[in-house]
Amino acid sequence: MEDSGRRVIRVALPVPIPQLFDYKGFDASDSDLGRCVRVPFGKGQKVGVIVALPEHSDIDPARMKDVVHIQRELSPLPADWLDLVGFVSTYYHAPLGEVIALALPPGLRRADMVSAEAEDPLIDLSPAGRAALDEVRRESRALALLRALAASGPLRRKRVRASTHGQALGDALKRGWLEPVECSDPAEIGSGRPRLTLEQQQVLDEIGQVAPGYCCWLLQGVTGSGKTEVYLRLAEQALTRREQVLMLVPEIALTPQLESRVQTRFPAAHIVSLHSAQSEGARSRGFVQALEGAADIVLGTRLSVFTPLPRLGLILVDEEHDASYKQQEGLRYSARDVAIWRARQRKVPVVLGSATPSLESWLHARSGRYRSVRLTSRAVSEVLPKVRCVDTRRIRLDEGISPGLRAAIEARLTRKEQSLVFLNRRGYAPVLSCPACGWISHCPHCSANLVVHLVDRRLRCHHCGCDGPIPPACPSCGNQDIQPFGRGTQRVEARLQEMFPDATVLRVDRDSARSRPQWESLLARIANGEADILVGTQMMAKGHDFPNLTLVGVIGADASLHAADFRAPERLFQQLMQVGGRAGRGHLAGEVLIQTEHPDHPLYRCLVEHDFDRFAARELDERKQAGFPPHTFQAMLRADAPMLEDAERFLTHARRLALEIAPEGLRVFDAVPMRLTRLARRERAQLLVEADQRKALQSFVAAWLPILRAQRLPRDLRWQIDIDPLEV
DNA sequence: AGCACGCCGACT
DNA sequence: GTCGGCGTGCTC
Repeated sequence: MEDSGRRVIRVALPVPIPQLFDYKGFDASDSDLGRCVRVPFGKGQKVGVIVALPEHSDIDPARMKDVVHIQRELSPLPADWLDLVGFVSTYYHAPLGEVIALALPPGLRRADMVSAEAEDPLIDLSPAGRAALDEVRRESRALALLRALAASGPLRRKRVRASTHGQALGDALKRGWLEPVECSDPAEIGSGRPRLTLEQQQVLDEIGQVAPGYCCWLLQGVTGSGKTEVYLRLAEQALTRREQVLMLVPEIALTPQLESRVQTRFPAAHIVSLHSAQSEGARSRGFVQALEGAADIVLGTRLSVFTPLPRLGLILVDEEHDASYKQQEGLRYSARDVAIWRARQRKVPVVLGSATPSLESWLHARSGRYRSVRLTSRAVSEVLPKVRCVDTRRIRLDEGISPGLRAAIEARLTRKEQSLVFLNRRGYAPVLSCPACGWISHCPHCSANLVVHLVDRRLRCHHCGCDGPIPPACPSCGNQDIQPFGRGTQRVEARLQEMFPDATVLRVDRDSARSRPQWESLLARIANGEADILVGTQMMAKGHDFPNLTLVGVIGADASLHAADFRAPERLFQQLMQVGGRAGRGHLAGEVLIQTEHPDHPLYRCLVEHDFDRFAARELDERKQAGFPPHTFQAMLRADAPMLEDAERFLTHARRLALEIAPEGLRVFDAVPMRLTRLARRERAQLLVEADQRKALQSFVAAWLPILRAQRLPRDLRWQIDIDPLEV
């Protein structure tokens, strides 16, 4: 060091440039590594992270600016966090700054003071509060709160606020009846801890027998087999060791109910829940609480895999096969894969749970790279639903509904049980068409059809969201007799209502459950038994239990059977198994009817036999024959521009550049238009690169991308790389 | 990503 | 004569 205390500070800034920036800092020391720092950048200022304090900088000292402020109120981001973002940057070939921009909460970058104190204290009765309970006094809401709290024991403030007595919290505090108490044991158990089934106990024993350190477990358990209870017991063990637990869930919709279940089990534990629908402040607070070690459990969607966790002891990935773990825009990381990397880095166990694991995970479990544990029987209702195919080849369907399905619904109605008709297509009909001239409703911005929504009489594109009124006559020839073709949930709903005029038919799709309150109210109506017949999409498949639902009818599944994407069968199986799992919980036996023209198709046969393993083995075998993942490794270069030829020209050029440096064994395919070529006025094409070894692919892409970044591009052209793409 | 600089068309 | 279009290049 030349002059004392004056150091070069190397900063990663939230800008999408693959460079780090050097600044001069007074009184900076090695202990500032990982600290957030405010620096002048361009015209303004930015907050970044100190990633190194090198002895020298190659930057001209005259050009090097001074740091504005090093944030020392917060703990520095630990070295393993820096390694984590570094890994993501390398593996997904994104500039470190872009990873930081994603991983660091925006609120933390704006206000460079976020205090960790805004945490959620444990609240209990104060001596005055206890005295008040014994006194004879007028009944009040605050008193009711005291009684509830006395019965439950200390609770987190947030939880008190959310309880039925939440309104009285302010009152009780003002009277001095409550006080924060020192954190008791976070592993302390609250209510609702059920006895374990034999299988659950065996799974826990097996996991417990393995030496501490990294181990990736695949917990394969059918819907209702009690995977969550296994997670909770493992979390309990980690909390007992005073370790932090990271629990990933696929979607926001599932977070609140799981959060309350976890908090009920561990009333003293500090739980941070993180998801993208959260305010900046809340996200920053959660992040800081985790960083400072105050949070015991971090529960959240894919973004929470970047939470710093100094005491991390366990990672749980629920529904690990779910595609929403993979970000589908910008930095296309897979939170599941990052979680596994993180577990290995931190030498902690990670448990991947699913009824229908991704074929990647299933293969690893089989090859011994992961360890496999299973829950084969249902904890709640003992029996698995009976799955049958309804052969529709020689049957007249009534708006897609076979007589068999109709009769099954009828039987449920007389027994006062609920039925679900599952159809993965919302709207009334997928297209409006003119029989006279052949006109069809086509989206002006996408290569997709406009879907008929009869409920609000609109034509709507499900890809770009544009919509317009349904024309009274054919826009092309004036024919007044234009017709909706095909079938969506609205149409099935309408027909079912005609078939069963006395039944209450409820449609559950993205249109009827647009907002959170709408969705909640639908769930409540279903739970109250108001609905007799449900018509639903994908939305219905996830999460919620409907104890009175005993029949699931699946219509229109065959479409995905012959889809071009090699992952389509995997997704279909997962979807059907998941939606089938909705049938017959509680004490009632369930039945699943799949309408199909291919009742002998191996996929359906495996489904009928509840045999995921056979399906997976078959599917993997086919993929091996065809040279598809997970037996090979892929990277996809995608480009989009207003004109398809611009996108294609760039990719063709990129391909030529690739061939110049491609090592032996690397396969560079031709540039092709994407399946949905046109989306929101942009035309898209893609170029697939494939290798048998992940390493070979990685080093090739690492060499290729800098060359691509150096190309001068047509003005409106955008491109991105997707490592381990899900859609091919 | 922002935000400058920079060189060519229709306006007070 | 200027206002403004967005192409190009830089940010320690």
